[in-house]
Amino acid sequence: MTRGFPSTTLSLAILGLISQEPLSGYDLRKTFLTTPMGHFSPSPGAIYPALKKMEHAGLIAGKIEGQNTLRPKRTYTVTAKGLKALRQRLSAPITDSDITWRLDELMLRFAFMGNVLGKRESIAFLYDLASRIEPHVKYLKDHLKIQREREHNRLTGAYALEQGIAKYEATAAWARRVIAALKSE
Amino acid sequence: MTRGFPSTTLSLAILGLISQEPLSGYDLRKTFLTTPMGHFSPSPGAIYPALKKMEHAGLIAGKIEGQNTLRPKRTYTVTAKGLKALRQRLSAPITDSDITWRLDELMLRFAFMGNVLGKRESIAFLYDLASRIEPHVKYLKDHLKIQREREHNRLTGAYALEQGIAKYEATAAWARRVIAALKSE
DNA sequence: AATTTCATGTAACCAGTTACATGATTCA
DNA sequence: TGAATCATGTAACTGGTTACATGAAATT
Repeated sequence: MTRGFPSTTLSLAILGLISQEPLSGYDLRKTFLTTPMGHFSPSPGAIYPALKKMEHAGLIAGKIEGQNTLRPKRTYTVTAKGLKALRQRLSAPITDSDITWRLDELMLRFAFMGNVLGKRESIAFLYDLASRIEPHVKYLKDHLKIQREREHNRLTGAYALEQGIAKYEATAAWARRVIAALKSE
Repeated sequence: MTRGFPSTTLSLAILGLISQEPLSGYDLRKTFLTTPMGHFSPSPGAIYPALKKMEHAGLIAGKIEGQNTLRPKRTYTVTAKGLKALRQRLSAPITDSDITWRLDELMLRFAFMGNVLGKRESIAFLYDLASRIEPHVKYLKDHLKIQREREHNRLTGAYALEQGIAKYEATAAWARRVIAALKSE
């Protein structure tokens, strides 16, 4: 068995970044440290083992620069197999569970989607996203009503839920906006 | 040493919920399964060990119902020490790192704040939150500009960043709204 | 009688964190 | 020459996941 590849959010981020341009572990650390892309730790204890696993799985290939030095620099490039895995992962259907628990990962997927799958699929993704957020917002609003009614944990509890709703509504509105922008590009 | 208590988001959620009313492990599982409060797994492998650790640390105390049955039900109540730990955790100052990496945990803190710290502190928390989000949004917008300029990873990458900005802006707007609502309550 | 719900727990595993270690190169 | 940056790695730990196990009580 190909044993897939460890499909953590970190591995998706790494694969996506390397698919854009060859990068070393240190480059990835710098990216996670200096840019606001998702919630990835620049700790070497996370990145280097992840890179090794993905290389072992044949998704990325490392080129060594300065072979005979003590600490050679490894720059990784995505392989055909890795690109296929990335495409698969980016084109996986959005589930309700993604909406509820992994909105950040959906956004990460979208971030790489333009380059890897193209504009058409990106727009379709946003349509799907927006239309799935709407019923989720409805579900959250129903819960808000219930929570307000039984009203122990009053005051701030219900307001906190409102923030969650506002977050989803902002995301749906953003999706609609981006659909329009992409279409008129 | 009091060895604090494992300050994971899960332990905060458990402590906060138990501070509102006595709950068993199963009650917590049901809450995580059926209500949209944060991202907590209802897996027994997470909850029961966490409860034991917190009981061991003296933050919660379990009362056994049906002692002589094979599987007695344990209902946990918060102790004075636990309440103190909760208060401490809720009243910890907001850091920039919280804004960037742990917005969800800040919301969880706010959810329990009304009951535990009161309205005055909750309002102060929201002021602090909103005023810290604003410079963060500025930072994100600067990065957006940079990203648009060097424009490899074009198309969707920059738009994904926009979603992050929209999320923070929605949260700041929510905070301002709730401040007004709490004040006029 | 069979299924679902109540209810608690453990064992194997795994990803990620923290902290440490190494050493080259560049800059002040 | 000393500090910062480049650059890769490991070891110990830990929190959480998945899957399994047990059995009572209530429901169908």
